[in-house]
Amino acid sequence: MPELPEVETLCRQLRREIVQRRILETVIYDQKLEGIENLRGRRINGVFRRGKNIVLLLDDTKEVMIHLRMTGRLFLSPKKKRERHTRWSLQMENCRIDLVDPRRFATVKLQKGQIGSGKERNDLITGFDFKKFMAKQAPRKVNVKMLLMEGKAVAGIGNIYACEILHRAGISPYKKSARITSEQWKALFQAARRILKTGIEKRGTSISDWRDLYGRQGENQFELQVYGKEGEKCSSCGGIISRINQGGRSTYFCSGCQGIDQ
DNA sequence: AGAACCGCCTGCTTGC
DNA sequence: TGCAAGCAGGCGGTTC
Repeated sequence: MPELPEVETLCRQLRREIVQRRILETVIYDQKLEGIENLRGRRINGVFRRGKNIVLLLDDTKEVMIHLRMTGRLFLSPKKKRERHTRWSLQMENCRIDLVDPRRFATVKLQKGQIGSGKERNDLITGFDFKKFMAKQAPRKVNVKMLLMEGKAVAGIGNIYACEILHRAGISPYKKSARITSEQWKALFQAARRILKTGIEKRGTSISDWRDLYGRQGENQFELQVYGKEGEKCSSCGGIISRINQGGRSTYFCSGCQGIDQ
C-alpha cells in the first residue's frame, strides 16, 4: 500500500518525466472517476507530495491531487497497451501516465492550488512542528499506533511503517499517546525519520503489489523487522513476533523489544 | 469534542 | 476442483 516512501518515490520519478511538459489529453476509464475535467493543453509546473497525496501543479493555478489509497499505482506507459484496471490516463506530449487501481479506491481531484498552505507541518520529512504535536496530539487517549496512522496527527504513515517505527523505537502499540513522555516522542520521531528515509532510498515496500513508476519492485521489504512476520523470531531479541488487531487493522510487534503495556 | 465504527471495493487466500 | 467466506486497509462520513 502506498505510504509516504512510496508516494515520495513516485513524485521524484514523475518530476523527472513530466515537469514542464504539456498535457495532450486526459482519459477516464472508470465511471467512479467521471467528472474529472479534461486537462488538455495545460502544462505541469511542478510535482510534490502532500501527505500521501501526489500533487500536480498546473499552469493555471489549479492542481491535480491524486490519492492512491490501497492498490492505486501510477505507471509510465511508453506505447504499450493499457494495463488491466486502468482508471485514468494522463497523455503527455512525451509519455503516458496511467492510474491503475484494481480496487477502485484511488481518487483524483482537480482543485484550486493550495501551494503555500502547507502550514500543517506534520510531515516528518518535509517539516514537523513538534511543539504543536505535543500540544494537540500527544495528550490524546488513542493508542500510539492509531495516532501515528492518523493523517492529521502525522502525515503519510500507514500500517506497515507504523509497525516498523514502533518496533524500532521500542514502544508498545498498545501504549496510550497521553502516557508517552516528550523524550520518548522525540526518540520515536527520530526512529520514524530513519525508517521513512530508508523506505524512500529503497523505493518503497513491495510486499504485495507496490511498483514504482517504471513497474519495478521496491526493496524496502527486505528491511522489514515485524510487519507480516507473525510467529517469526525477532531479529533484535529473538522473541516471537505477534499480530494483534487495532481499529480493524493488523498490528505486528515484538513484546520482547516493545513490551506489552496493555 | 473526541473516540469508535462503517462502507467503499476487488483479488487473493483459506477452509470445507 | 469449486465455491463461499474471510481478509487486506486509507479515509471520509456517521454514530456514539
